[in-house]
Amino acid sequence: MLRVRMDRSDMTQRKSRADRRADLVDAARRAVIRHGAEGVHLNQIAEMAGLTSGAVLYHYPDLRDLLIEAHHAGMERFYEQRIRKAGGIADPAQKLVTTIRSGLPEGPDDAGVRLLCELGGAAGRNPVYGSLLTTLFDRQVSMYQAILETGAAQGVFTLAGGSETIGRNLVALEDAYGYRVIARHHSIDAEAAVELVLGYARLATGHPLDGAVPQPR
Amino acid sequence: MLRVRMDRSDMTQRKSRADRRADLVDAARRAVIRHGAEGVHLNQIAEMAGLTSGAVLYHYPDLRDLLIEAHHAGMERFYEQRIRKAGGIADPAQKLVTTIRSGLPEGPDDAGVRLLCELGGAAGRNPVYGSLLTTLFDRQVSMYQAILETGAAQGVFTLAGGSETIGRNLVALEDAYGYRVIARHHSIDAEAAVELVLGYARLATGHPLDGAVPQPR
DNA sequence: AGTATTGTTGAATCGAGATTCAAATACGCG
DNA sequence: CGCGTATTTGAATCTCGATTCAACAATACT
Repeated sequence: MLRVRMDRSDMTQRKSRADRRADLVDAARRAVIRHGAEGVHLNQIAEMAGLTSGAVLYHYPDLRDLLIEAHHAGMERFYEQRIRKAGGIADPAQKLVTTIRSGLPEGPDDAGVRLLCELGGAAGRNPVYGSLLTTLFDRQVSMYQAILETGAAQGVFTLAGGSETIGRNLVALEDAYGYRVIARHHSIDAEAAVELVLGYARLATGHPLDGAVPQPR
Repeated sequence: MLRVRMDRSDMTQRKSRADRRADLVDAARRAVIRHGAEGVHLNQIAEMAGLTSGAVLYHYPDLRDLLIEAHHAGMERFYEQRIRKAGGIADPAQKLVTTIRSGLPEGPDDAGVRLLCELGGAAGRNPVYGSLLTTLFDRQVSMYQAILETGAAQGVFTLAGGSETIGRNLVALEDAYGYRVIARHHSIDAEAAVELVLGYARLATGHPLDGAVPQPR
């Protein structure tokens, strides 16, 4: 059959296997955020990546593998970002405040949190997703424990319970209020959510947590 | 075309419009729990109801209407059950404990909580689901506020903050730990979740909440 | 340069689930 | 009972996304 030279001026260039797979993971992540963990379609992912469905299948013969990688990547990105934002802060109180902020969505369209919300329902039926979320939860608890214990050791926090319990509650509150913000709760917006979690943190640490809040960035 | 008399011995009987619609709402609710809010198929609902897909469409030409009713019914059932379980209890401390228990799943397969978890992700994309969940959240907060304020008025609770804040945190913790239990978190099972929420409740009410716990039923 | 390999397209095919609908059945009512 | 209406079936059809694959383009290799 006769074919003319393909005009690729408006298309994504051909890429190496590794690069393209990374692109696809990212495209899948964005597609899931837009269409849901279970409602997402192959063509939507392909479109996000600027490719055709055939190309996607070439790299990921089984869509489920791509979706798992996408969720994994999304969680990793979320967690790394939290660590990074609080990274340079020495003062436990400020570090705690910053960490709490970083665990809540910036608004109803916050990509990181939306992805996690998508996963929540599926986790009950899909063990892989369940274990991804479980792992994330535990890592976040450890992160909080480190802050809490440092603060307690320095005498600035007076913990109203074990650090694991407090850490779990902090992560749990973040999760739940994240869902509220994403669902556009009329009276719980991003700022209100931060204040609610901070309220618990004050109670649990005995610290006012009102130092000049660092730039939210 | 020749047809023999239908053998309905093993089938659901023909029903009135209202009865059948109620059946379908319930079948849809169960189908969603099994297959997900967005992954559920018409045939699965039909099978749950013991009917064919045609019959389902006859009553609900638009599947989305049925699904919304199913979610609504599931939430209503969940909320009513909570109210009922704590209904006869006069002592605020016992009432609080019972209410907390009733808001958490009994195990990873708890139908009521699973349905709510399914909804969480979709709520970000679907305003109807979002408002359903928002409404439920607010109603649960009010429920807790009533208990908290009664206890405070009687002098048995010493609230560590406004009743609305505490109520919101209680509902939020229930939600989040509900997700953990449903996702089969290895160290947060149904009992651990109750204990975590109770821990916060103790902190917030200044009450040990350790009276002989009423039969969990 | 020529050749092999890899990545991508686009059209054809497949298949599962939704939708339609005529026929059949059950029910209500005179 | 017999008629009219409501409910349900089951098969046909429709739709749309997944899957396959031959052709072709870009890159790597020698």
